[in-house]
Amino acid sequence: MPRKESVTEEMILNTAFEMAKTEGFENVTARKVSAAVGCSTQPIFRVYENMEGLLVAVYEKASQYFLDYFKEYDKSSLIPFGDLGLAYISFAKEEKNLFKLLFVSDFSKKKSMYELLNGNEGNVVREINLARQRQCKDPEGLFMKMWIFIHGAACMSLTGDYDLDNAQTSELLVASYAAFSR
Amino acid sequence: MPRKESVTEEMILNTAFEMAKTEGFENVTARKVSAAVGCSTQPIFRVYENMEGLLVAVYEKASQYFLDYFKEYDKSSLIPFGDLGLAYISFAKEEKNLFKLLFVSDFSKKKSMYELLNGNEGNVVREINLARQRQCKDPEGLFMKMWIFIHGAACMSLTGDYDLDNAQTSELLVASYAAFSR
DNA sequence: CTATTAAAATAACAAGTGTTGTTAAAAAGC
DNA sequence: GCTTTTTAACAACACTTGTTATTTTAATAG
Repeated sequence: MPRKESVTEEMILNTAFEMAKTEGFENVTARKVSAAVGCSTQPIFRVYENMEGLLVAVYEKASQYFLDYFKEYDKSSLIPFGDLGLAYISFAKEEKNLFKLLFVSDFSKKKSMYELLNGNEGNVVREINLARQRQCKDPEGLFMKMWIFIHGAACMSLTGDYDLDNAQTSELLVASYAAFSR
Repeated sequence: MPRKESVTEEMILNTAFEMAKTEGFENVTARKVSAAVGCSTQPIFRVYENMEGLLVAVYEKASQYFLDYFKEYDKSSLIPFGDLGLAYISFAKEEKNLFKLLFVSDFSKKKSMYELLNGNEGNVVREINLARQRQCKDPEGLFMKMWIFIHGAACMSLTGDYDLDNAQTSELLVASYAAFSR
């Protein structure tokens, strides 16, 4: 009996996510999403209770997108935190809008930075153990220092105050690791 | 002949600045400012051509406020970039809204980070020279590294991912300086 | 073919935004 | 007291936002 749905949750979420990626999270509005999908605002509120629901879903998708980004990222760094850090800074440069959403905006308080980085695969834990294996006395403290530095570079790239390329960034991270780990 | 003005530019700007400080820059709207001043929206548009004009004035006032904050800040650090860095991180913790406006938001691209820090008194130049006096080979490179680290700590405090107090932060900066400057 | 039933579209509401005529008020000079 | 001139207020316009009531549409069961 019922009419077949023509606008699926997947269509809505994918469209909203794409908009967050290209136009920024603050531009994900009911009307803009529906216009991009090619429907009225109604299907959005059939699938999600309200806009907050859709925005949370977009946030979740973004956090998964970051983990996938890291998973696919070239892992050739010689130091602990090198691959994760390089991917993080690259992500900030390439996906400014998503980076802001996940790690800078007020919305980013949904999950802590540690949660977002660690993911289901224990990305952070793995790197800390790697540092421990290398006879580092305080691997957690080293992670903190390294990550403050890495986060600083990523955030500066957002405002145009950091413009080193990946090779230079890689060298910089090696130098910081050397500096912090002795 | 003319009617005496009852709403001055100073009243408007001070009120708008105070709102940016306490409620966030994004909440500085024509109606909210006028409500806080206790007048209609009209006086705002008599004094400023449009809202953009007022917002730029608020930004300028914020940048001066930061420089004054630093000028008044306790200067007892034993290392170059120590006082400036500590003040910067304290400012981020105490004045989150203004810090975001100046150093994180898209509006922050009005002035570069270097411009904002250096001010009219050459705060950055002075510290770089201090580092040079201490036989540092690459004081500009040292500044870059130190500042990436300092900016990282400040930004992490915004999202609740950094919670060291001033004494701990001070130690951390001394340690970073030692690490980076050899 | 019709009745049922869910989906989608239309349109509206209420609240918010910047902005702008028009009107009222007040002060100074004649 | 009257006119002039500036300031301020009121109200409205045109727009955006989330949300929702109502209507239309389409698919299926009988």
